[in-house]
Amino acid sequence: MQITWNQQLVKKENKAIVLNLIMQNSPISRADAAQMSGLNKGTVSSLVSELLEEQLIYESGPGESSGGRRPVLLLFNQKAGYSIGIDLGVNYIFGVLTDLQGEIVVEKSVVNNHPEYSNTLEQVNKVINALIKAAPPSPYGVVGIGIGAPGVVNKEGVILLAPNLGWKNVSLKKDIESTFNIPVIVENEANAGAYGEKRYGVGKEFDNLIYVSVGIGIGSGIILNGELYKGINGYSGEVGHMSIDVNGPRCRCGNFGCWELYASEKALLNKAKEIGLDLKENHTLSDIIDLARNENPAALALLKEIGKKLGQGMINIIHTFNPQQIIIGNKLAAVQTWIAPYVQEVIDEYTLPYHQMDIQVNFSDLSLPASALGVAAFTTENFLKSQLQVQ
Amino acid sequence: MQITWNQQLVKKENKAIVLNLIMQNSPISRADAAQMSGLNKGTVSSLVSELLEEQLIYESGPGESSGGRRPVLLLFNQKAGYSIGIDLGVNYIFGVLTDLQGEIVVEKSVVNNHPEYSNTLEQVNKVINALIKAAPPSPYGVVGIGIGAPGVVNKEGVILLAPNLGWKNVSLKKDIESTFNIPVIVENEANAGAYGEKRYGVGKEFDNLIYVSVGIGIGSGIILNGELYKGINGYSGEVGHMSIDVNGPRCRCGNFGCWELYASEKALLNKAKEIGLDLKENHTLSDIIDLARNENPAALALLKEIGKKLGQGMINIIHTFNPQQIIIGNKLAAVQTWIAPYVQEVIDEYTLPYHQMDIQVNFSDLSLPASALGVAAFTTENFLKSQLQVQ
DNA sequence: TTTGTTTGTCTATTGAATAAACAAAGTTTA
DNA sequence: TAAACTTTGTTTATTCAATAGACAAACAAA
Repeated sequence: MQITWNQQLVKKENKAIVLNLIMQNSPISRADAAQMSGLNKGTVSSLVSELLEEQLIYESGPGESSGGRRPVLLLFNQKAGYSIGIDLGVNYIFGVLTDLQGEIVVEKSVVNNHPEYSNTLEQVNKVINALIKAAPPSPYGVVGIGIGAPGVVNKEGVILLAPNLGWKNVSLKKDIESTFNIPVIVENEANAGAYGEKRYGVGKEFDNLIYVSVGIGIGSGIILNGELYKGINGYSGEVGHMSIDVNGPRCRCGNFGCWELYASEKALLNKAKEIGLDLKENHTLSDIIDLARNENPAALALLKEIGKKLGQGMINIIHTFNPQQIIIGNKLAAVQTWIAPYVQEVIDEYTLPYHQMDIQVNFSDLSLPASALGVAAFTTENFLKSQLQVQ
Repeated sequence: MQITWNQQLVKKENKAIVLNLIMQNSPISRADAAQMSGLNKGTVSSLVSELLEEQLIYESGPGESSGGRRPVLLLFNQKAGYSIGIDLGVNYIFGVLTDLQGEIVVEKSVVNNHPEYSNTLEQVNKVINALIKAAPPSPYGVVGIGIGAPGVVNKEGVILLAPNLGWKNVSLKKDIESTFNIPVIVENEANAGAYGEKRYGVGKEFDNLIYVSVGIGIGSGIILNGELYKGINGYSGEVGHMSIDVNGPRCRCGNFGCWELYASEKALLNKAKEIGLDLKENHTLSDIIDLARNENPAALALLKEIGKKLGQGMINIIHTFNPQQIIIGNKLAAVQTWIAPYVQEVIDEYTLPYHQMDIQVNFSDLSLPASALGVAAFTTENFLKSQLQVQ
């Protein structure tokens, strides 16, 4: 049943609108906030009073006069609290402590070569502890912990299956909440990455974007009309197992010709081995990058092929979603230089004409930990939403 | 800028909630409506008074007492007005006149073997005229006209490209609005069909469903969280040009191995010709159905193959969206008997385990004109929304 | 017949918004 | 330099859509 409206809910929603205005437009005056929101200036004045009392915003020295009295400027108090975001990789754990506006205050990374659950949980707890200790004093403290995990995560935050970690049915959320007594969100890493790019990365300007996470496998996060779309059970975005070659090789999932057999980090490494690239045992993506930097012809040809295959699958996504933007993130963003031209070439040549209009293809900024920032942002938003609840 | 809340908007939204409750739960008492909505019974009483005044609902004979006073029952006045829905086919025009609850009052179909724009416009106008004349007298009259068209339709209702009609850049919406002075909505036929199934068809119980329209080509309508998702320009759902065989034959769109080369009506007819089915010149889907009914082995084998190919593409959709339901509609719903087992077989065998949970595959009910009903529903909803605006 | 229950109407109250008056603090003009 | 005007922010009276609860009507149960 759709929730009905009453005065309490009206006030809460309008207060959230004013707070969001101040967050996005710092510094801003009450008069401007009233003008931009459409709310009466008396209403804005009283809502702002409450936000000041709650220390979510603060006033700063006067602004410039535009002919009359100088305005008092309001700014979002991003240091009112902190969020933790954890990117749970196959062999690493990366964590950030961010303020309420997503600015990274501290980051910590540890290698984790033994991804068994109990060992990983211990490492994660250590990282979280270190970040909590590093948080400056603030009115609200650490308001939430977000975890981006590779694999199938349901809407209750249970990791049902993480093949690359060897996990099944783990309640990481419950385990961390009981340890720290702080709200925890567990989310699929591609979903988290999509949200991180939407909030802080190359996806900032767009409300309809698909983030393609190209790591060992391929996953995707789907932002539609500004919101993360997760499907009925939270399992949307498994585009790595979208078949682009139904007569092709069998995938580990049982289907044939899945996209991630052609265009993932694993595909790249397998192909490198197959064509006998001059590489050592247990070579990595970095080794191929080194070869490419040195203009090794076979390495360049291999990356060209990967770029084309990546582009082919992206065309399917563009035809299905008609998005504003597609972002390529995770490991293969590192080879942007060598694959981007071929990705674009394939898209230019084979995408339906109307679907090519207004579509932007971007690679993730390598310095932006999108997944960690994405889950931290989820926890910050949940905190602010509950904070505005009328007491 | 997000719209702010005030008393006027609060009342409008709550009134819409009450009206929707009455629509979905006819007949219902004020007391039940208050209980179900959470609104105060005095509030419901006053909102109901207005709806009665506006003739959108009516009272009926008393209901059963549950121990005290008998309730007065309220029903939605579906005959308060009428909507027209037009399904614009490649060689036919099919129209329905529905009441405000989508019940078909009159339907009219004409053959149209000359799909040039001016001729088609004339035929469409004739159908609309006939339906308007057939509409019973009512308080609001014909409140809107919806047109479902095959091809690329933008958000302003301009048909940018309809390859199977040979049209480019036609403002059918403006032309009909100027003729009839009634609000007109033009929508892609797959989008319309998805909404028709969601409202009145096999999709009624689901909020996340994908309607795959398998006609000459393949298109899809995407319902996410109860709403039609159209993409940034209105072009989402072009799954017919999702490549499932990148090394396959070239499609008319320029790409390779598109789904609709394997699993559409056109693919079926082409393949029938190719394998030398015992058919006359200009054979149709009906001819193949006749052969299948007579258990012609080649026809049955062909349909089996088509079923498998249909299933293969559907797996990609299931992995991408994690929907509750996929509906197969339009022309190939007619061969459900002969393809459904193979569709299901492929999906059972090759879909990721978690994505198979909670997914339901259905064929459209052939007697339900989903596309026409879908666009009629759009116009009805727009009318009711504007009607509830505070005057 | 009296008492209790349910439904629906009516009235007083609440409070979050708006409209507008007022105050404060600036700039501009005569 | 003082008066007039402008802009920003605060305060107050008003509006009205909701709620709470009293009351009325019409039933069922004891």
